[in-house]
Amino acid sequence: MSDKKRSKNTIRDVALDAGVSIATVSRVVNKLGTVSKETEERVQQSIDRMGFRLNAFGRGLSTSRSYTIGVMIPSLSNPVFADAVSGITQEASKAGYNVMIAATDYQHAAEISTVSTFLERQIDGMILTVADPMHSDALDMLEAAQAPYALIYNQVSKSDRLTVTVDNVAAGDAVARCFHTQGHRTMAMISGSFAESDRAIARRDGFVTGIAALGLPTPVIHEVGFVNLDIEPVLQSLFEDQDKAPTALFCSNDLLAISVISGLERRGLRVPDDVSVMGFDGIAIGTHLHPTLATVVQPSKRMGEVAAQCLLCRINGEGGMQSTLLPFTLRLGESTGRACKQLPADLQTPHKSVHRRPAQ
Amino acid sequence: MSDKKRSKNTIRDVALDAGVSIATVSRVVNKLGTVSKETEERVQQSIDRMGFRLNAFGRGLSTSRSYTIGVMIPSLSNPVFADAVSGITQEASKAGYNVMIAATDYQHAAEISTVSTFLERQIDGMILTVADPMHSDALDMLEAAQAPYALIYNQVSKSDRLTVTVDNVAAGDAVARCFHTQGHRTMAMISGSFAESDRAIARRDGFVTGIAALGLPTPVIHEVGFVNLDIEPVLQSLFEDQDKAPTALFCSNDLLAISVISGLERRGLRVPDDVSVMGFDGIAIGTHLHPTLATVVQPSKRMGEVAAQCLLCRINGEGGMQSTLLPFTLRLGESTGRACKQLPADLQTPHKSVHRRPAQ
DNA sequence: ACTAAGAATGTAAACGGTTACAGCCTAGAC
DNA sequence: GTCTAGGCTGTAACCGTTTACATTCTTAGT
Repeated sequence: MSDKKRSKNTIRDVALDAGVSIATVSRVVNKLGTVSKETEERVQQSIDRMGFRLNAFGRGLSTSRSYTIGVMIPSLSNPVFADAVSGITQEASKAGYNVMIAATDYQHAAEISTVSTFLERQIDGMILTVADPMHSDALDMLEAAQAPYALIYNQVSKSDRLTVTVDNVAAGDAVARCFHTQGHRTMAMISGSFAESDRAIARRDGFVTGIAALGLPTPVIHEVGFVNLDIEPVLQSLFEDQDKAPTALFCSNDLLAISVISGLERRGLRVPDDVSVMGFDGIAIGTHLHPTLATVVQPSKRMGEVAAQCLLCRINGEGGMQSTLLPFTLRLGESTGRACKQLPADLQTPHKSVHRRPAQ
Repeated sequence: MSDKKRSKNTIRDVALDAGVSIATVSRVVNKLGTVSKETEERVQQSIDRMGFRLNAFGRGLSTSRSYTIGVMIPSLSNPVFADAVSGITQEASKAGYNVMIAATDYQHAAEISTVSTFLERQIDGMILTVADPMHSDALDMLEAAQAPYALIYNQVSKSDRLTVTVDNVAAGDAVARCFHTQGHRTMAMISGSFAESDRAIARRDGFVTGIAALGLPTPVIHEVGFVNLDIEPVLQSLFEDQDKAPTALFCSNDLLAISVISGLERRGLRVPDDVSVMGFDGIAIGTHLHPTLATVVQPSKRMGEVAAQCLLCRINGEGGMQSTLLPFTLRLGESTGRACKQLPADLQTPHKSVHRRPAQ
């Protein structure tokens, strides 16, 4: 008991203790090859008594397998990513893999250094979300090192980079048509910085072309940073001219939408009576807000699971894994509603001139 | 370029390419020992050209350091833990460490197996939250292996196990007094399962003794599971007898509080007009809810940072690290308010008898 | 009784680094 | 010119596994 920790506890010590060779101990531990019943028992007893545990360094060195997958995401504070990671760790641990995690905080430079240290650590594969999957040094490095990987959330169009996500373009279009159905004619979008998020670009593209297809005027698009999202000036600019003000706002993610709703209320605008707001992601908390958050729901945890399964297949040399588009759903919530301002707005113009006439 | 990936890319290959010994390459890579300017340059060129990267297995095997810390938490889906992990990864990466993560999903058995594989992987230390820090096989194993660790969220009283948390007992007491100040006299608590959460126990203890100190009757305490929190029967039992129904509810965590508020509203009870609700954790989203969530705020990210710093000190053999109690704050929100039901309730009893008399 | 197959076990060479130690060389001190 | 200190570099042992191959021992088949 007392010398349990004193002994070095290597496979050699166990072998010595059990009176066998290290090869035999290895066979017992890995349940590989043939070992007689009695020997196995004796070795197992030594292992238990000494509290022996295989050293992953030694094992990794000879097998070149780490049973570790690296995960790189922009941030852990956004539940949408935390949920995906949750799905990943679950699937990984089922398969005997561990997960190493790193957040980039939306910093470009962090991507390359993270991938670099992950490779150094001999991860068997990676699941990641990058800023721009079409031009990514991080992915180039991964490919040069021939390390299997799977993207999540990233929208990859004309590239064979494997990704698991939803169709962000179609989702953007769906939002446009949803707003249209509700009677909205003047829409706008507030998005996280396009430089840090290709999926935001895809959502915008779908939204813009969807609106164009409906024969409506091009919407105003505003960008805000991911880290310190300063939406006040954006709202100021959107709503300073009441005639041109949108009646529907599409936000590129739920956290942003929540901040926007707060900002709108601070300005005395009611949601959805004055402005409808739709988010993106479908974070769980949205259903508990008042008004409940209308949003495009991505199956985040499922995305993590699927990506992990894909990656594990690739790691095990099983080919034929394809990029997957998981279905998104529109979750209608109280934050959107029929555009009631629209009709009065059409009538407001003559009204206003009436107001002006006396002043003339 | 084409054979960049073909070559084996070990320190030996670099040595060969640069015409030096492997020891010299090692010196260059680690910036250790003495190497002449010209040699260093030549070696560096080889390294760059070949895209060489040190193999962590080899290095780890000879140094017995992994520069990895393990993190084990109950769940990643609860922002309170995700925030702590965020603080941990941030501090760890500053110090050149990577983070391996695992969630137990509140399963006891997962604790021991996680710690076991982390030890096998030669983590330099661990940060974790366990169900019961006073009787934990996982912690015993960690100590037997002499692996440095730091607890977070866990409330350790009479033990020298190092933890970084808030004073949950004092917080529970603060909640009791806050409710009391607001005029509440009948309080209750809904808590996550005590078997999975020592901090829930501490919060309850503080709450119960606080209430006793105020000379009020012992509150009713209800437990719900962490995984599928079925609060309907709990609310049913709490509010079926309108006379004994509490006017203030303390929930052991924010996610639970949010569900409880939904449940109350579903039963036609208004928050805070009929019932005040206070949560625990201070997750960011709480301030955007309507009613905004009153809660005890823990500095989660900071807790992660402090725990990481503590752990790193321990890993580097610096002694004298003590358990730390970080300050909590009461964030008042719209989900609590003055108890207005109390007086009418006293008058309701005769009213009821009036109703009954005609029936007699 | 002889052989061959196959079960049980051991030997030793990788795997890719670090680092103690030794050796060489140069320059400055005497 | 000799001596010595110190800068620079190489040699080789070691870290803890896996695994191909060799060896020994049974046992069933003939």
